[in-house]
Amino acid sequence: MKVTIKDVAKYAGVGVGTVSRVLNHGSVKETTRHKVEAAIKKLNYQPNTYARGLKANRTNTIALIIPTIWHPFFSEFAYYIEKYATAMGVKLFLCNANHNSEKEYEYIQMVKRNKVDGIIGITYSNIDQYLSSHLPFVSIDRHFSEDVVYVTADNEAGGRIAVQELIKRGCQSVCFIGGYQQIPNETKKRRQAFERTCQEQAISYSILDLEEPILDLDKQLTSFFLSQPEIDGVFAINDTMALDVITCLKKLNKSVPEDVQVIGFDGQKISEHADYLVSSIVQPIDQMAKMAVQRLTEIIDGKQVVKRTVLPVKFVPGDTTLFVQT
Amino acid sequence: MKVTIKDVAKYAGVGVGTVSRVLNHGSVKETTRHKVEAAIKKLNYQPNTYARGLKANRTNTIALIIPTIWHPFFSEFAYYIEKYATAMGVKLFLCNANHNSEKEYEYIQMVKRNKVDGIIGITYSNIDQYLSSHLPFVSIDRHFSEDVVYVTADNEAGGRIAVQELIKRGCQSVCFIGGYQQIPNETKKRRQAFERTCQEQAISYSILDLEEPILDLDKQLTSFFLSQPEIDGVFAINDTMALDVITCLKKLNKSVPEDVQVIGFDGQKISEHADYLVSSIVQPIDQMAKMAVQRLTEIIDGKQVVKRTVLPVKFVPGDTTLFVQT
DNA sequence: TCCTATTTTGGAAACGATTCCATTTTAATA
DNA sequence: TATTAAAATGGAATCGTTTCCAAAATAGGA
Repeated sequence: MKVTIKDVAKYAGVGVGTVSRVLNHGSVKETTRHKVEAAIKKLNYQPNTYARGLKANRTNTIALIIPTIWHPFFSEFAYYIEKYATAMGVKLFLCNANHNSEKEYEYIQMVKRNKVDGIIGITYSNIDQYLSSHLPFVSIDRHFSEDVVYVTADNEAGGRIAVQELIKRGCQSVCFIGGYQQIPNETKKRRQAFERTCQEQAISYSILDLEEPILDLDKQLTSFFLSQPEIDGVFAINDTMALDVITCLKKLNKSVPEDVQVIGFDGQKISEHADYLVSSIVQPIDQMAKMAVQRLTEIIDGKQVVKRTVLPVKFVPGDTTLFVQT
Repeated sequence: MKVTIKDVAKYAGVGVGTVSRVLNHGSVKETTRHKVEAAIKKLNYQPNTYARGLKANRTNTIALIIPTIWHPFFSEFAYYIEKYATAMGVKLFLCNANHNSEKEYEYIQMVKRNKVDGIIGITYSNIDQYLSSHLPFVSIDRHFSEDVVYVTADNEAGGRIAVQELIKRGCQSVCFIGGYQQIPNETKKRRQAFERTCQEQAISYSILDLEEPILDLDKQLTSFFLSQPEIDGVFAINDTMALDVITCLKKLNKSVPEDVQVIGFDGQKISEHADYLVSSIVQPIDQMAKMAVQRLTEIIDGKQVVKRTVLPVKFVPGDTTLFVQT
């Protein structure tokens, strides 16, 4: 029933070594190669991945650890990771960490059991402590420890641009609404750059920093906006938050963008051909994914790797900011 | 550097068989078990998956083939598949088929190379022909050939309910807008049930069947609605289409739901805690995923399997239909 | 044609686990 | 204590590859 390399060898009248050589980097005589290939086709031979993996100690598989695939940003990211991984002949394990560090840990164990060659992770727990050692790992938006290779969008510039765009559109009083993650990561820079730019531009601003886990988001937003009715521009930590803000503002009978303009972050679309959900600082997700796969491959191949990769963002106006002549 | 079972055996002063027995179904004396476990911990031993797979001929890995993860329906589905798979100790390969049958085929080859134990697929090409034979495969929304095990929502009921809900809300002239896939699948029943129910209820109706691939969707929708201004109720093949319809209607200065009410299908949310996007016939995605994993496991374990699993849908009102007293 | 250099080939060893069988240890019974 | 049954254990064989080395085939040169 099951066809092995021995069957092929016997059928072709050669040794197993020869078949193996045909399969891989072969220096085999043309005529024998033909015989072997005929046998492979005839018997419909499929090399056993496990036997291969056992020798080669390489699986051509990577794992993607994300909080949850069920989110436009992560699903887009996963889409591109899969795309570029496949293009390089690498398969992808999907792991929804779900803020469950046990699950993350289990996946790391998997690496050690050599089921995967490396990991790409967007993680908000302290996973990289385990990894900072010597396992192939690329982090997204996060560089907790020194040796971690990471890829990130230019959050710094994003925060600055957001403020500038709001001012350009006539906002007098802006705010930043963030939270969601408590662990230090690159996204914190959005807030920092926002604050610094506001000071530089001398515009009145405030900041709402929500503690994670966020309970009663709607309530907190409502009381914030009620207490600060002068706010006419919002920079939200991400598009999901922006949507929540918009929902809240509508309930308060403020219209977007006429009364309050909102800029998010990420550039979420719910699928490839859809529109952007809100005006947003768009991350180059495609490029980030590409670079992440590339960097990981470099690590796996033992090459010298650039630790920090920062990719540019841009503002894309949508329905939640006013139109301005450029 | 690399710790094998031999190292553990030597360190613990026992034979390799004993270590293996501790690791698996062990009948081992308590004292030796302790010694071995201590050694395992001390040496930080991780069993090599490939060596295991080679003997066991089982990988505890399944593949999920979907058109694209970058879509709320599929990403939610993938989320639950991963959840239930992980709960059963099964890992998940992600494959965006992207209407690329070569990629699908590559995954089938993978099964044969025993890299995965089975496949769950939402596919619009004819992949299940390859699979229907003897490979573990569960199809979603599709049963092209007889032997295919499949899981689906009750699309039939969905189409019926949609019409009833529109009528209940006062619609006088309804339409179905579909297309997107040309290959026979369970979603066709939405259209059939719509049509039949309209006839039964004696309501004026029309149908817009868009040919795939859909070019100029917006244009086609616009001319359809212009030519049929009396339409006040729309049943869209899925929520994505519903969103496109709504966008189009707004451009035509028709307000939703006052002028035209819209019901979609799927029950899409863009993430776990978000609102539904539109009024919709909600599929029990969670349950569908659960059943899919369960059925696949049954097949892999060689059990007798129910071929057809149909799960109930329900209508969830959103902002795109009028409020009615229930 | 013969001898050497090169290419091609066969097959044993190795990868790291599991499993089975023979052997030893332990427990139970008389 | 002696005898036997049961439980625990060690280790060889096995899974299907790849790799390496020695042997065989071929080519080249005189």
